[in-house]
Amino acid sequence: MRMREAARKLQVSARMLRHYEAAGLLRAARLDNGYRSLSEADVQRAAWVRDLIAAGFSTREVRALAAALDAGAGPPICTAALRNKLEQIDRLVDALTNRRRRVAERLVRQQQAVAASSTSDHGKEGPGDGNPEHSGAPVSAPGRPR
DNA sequence: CTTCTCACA
DNA sequence: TGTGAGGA
Repeated sequence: MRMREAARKLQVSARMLRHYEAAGLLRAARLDNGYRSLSEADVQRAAWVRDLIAAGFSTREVRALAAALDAGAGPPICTAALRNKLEQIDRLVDALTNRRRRVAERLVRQQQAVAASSTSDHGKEGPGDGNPEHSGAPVSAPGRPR
């Protein structure tokens, strides 16, 4: 099959399949006209790649894992890689949790400082303030430049 | 329809 | 990591 059908089967853009191949994660035969021809095995391989990347593996990691697998390594290699990634994610979650806590603490102190200055002689509290305190509320970041 | 490259978020 | 433009 050609790119369009394979992409449809995989629920991925044909663009991504070319991307994967350019990254050395996939290998597809070519027709006489230069078009790619993907076998069912190619599609399954692509699905495997897609899932690993969705799970947070980098192209390097997938490439290395695929190479090891092609070199005759068994499923234990995949198991080890998965366990490894799991621990990596755990460490990441830890780091982010710490970040979140630090930001939350900073916010509390800042608001305490604001409250203290407003109760002293400078009572210039403009109408435009309003500072609702949410502890665990997800705070969006609207300040992205365009 | 497919291919590729360049640029960008 | 993933996409859009633009040309062949």
